[in-house]
Amino acid sequence: MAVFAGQGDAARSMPLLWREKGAAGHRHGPGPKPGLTVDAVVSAAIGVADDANVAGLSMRAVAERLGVTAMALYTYVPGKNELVDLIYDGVHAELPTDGRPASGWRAAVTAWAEDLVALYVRHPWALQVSFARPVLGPHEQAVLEALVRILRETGAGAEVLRRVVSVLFHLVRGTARTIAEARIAPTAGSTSEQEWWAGRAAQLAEVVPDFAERFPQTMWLAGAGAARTGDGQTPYLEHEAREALAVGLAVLLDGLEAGTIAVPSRGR
Amino acid sequence: MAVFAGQGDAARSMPLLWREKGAAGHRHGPGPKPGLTVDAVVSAAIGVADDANVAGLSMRAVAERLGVTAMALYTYVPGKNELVDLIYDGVHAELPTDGRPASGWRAAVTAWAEDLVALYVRHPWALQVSFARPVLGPHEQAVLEALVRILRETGAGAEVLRRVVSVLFHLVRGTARTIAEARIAPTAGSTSEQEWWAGRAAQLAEVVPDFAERFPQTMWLAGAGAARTGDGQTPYLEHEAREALAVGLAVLLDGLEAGTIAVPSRGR
DNA sequence: TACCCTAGCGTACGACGTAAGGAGTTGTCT
DNA sequence: AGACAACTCCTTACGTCGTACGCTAGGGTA
Repeated sequence: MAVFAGQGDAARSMPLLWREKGAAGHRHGPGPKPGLTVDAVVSAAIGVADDANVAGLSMRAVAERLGVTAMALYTYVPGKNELVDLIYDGVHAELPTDGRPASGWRAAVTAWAEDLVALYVRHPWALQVSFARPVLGPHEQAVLEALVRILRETGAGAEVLRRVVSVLFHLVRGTARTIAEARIAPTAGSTSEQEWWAGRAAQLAEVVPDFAERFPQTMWLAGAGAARTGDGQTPYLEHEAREALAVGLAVLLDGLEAGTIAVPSRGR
Repeated sequence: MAVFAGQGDAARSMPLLWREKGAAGHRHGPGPKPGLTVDAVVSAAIGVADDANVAGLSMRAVAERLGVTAMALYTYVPGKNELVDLIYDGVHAELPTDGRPASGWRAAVTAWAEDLVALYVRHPWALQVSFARPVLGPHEQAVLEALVRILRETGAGAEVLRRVVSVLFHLVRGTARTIAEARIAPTAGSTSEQEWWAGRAAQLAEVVPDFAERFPQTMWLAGAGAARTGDGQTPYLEHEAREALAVGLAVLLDGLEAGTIAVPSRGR
């Protein structure tokens, strides 16, 4: 159940993160030819992280996937923390870095957000990683670069856009987290979403019989107008999460378009 | 470096979470008197989590703080996962559950958000916990209840408010995460924020000399108009994070006030 | 008094990250 | 060609983790 915190030593992570992949004719010097590459280790680790739902990323598991002992990995990677930094940046390479053909910046921002949500849903462990760390690697940086490129079309200033960018990342990561939760939860019991929620509700009713009296507002929020069925394909919770993202995006982009986003006076 | 994922078995966590604290004259039956209480274990664990910056929450550490061996804890708590669920809900008890005197719902929502950010900044490990889990415990539930009570003053419907609530949580958690990062990072090197960033920038310049050409938009975003000094008290990054939260709140509450938040047609 | 339920502890097991050092391979230099 | 040095990979081992198991001993109830 242990997970990770992306606490790799930046001084050791960064040369690996920004390593030149193209330089194929790299010096090699004496010694046996390496049987592995950093890329191989990274993609094996991504595979392990994707499979073992959150926790089971261990050096031994990665090594086994490569047919090697755990200690062999330390030839390519300084330690587990740095490996986590590498796989975190690595998955961001899956995103389309350059402008897809979108009509206008609003559509482009929306597409950017949906791509990023999809990425985090594919690799939910990534949402656990970047704690106590700024942007470190090239692929994550490219994601930011692509967003800013889109947003500059609005003509807004850097101070405003910095805030907009922050809010966008919070919305995307929060949404992805909710969706990932919604997907993982029923998987454990292998029941349908409805069954899972019914079981949970029954449990709650037994432990807290007076729930409705103690939390009337929550009852109202959950109950009112909730047909409680998704569109048949997307589970209900996930559908809700995506709607919430749409709302957040809409109000933010409205504000940006209207130019009503305030910048604090400089002397503040 | 291991952290946690809040994967406690709900069937075992929930009776503990919702235990009746008031019932002092609880049955006890034969056997030696319990030397500890669940509350004592929980608050010791919260202390350990606060001290050992993210990682060092171990059963042995909690036990040592209580003058007990690790195995003694298993009398009160089924396992570590469930203990994590307990301390996660436990810290939410620090919040004022009931309406503080705020003039109007906008001020009240803002106060709610700031209180919650402050809570997560005090206990940054809590941001790591709630992965793959919905609201489970009474204190977290009370936080939601308080928010909904405020928002109902707007007269908006449940479908709209569900989305607003989601966005608010994403903003708060994202902001708190950024602030927590900003506080932890320089602590490690024990230098000032400026020095830390200067060091990081030098490192980056050495590893990626062509950064400015590869990421011009990022350079523009970071550079333009950034006096790069906080107000002297609050560090720069934290100041930025709070401004971003303010922007996010403003646009969201503007949208709510204007009634422009769309609800998808029911048949969808 | 007899009983038995239960709190707390000691021991132990398997998994984890990784330090240390040895074995074997391969380039470069004399 | 031969010697050396650099390098990969493995074995072994240490300390820490969560926790299963079984014991001791204390204190209600009968």
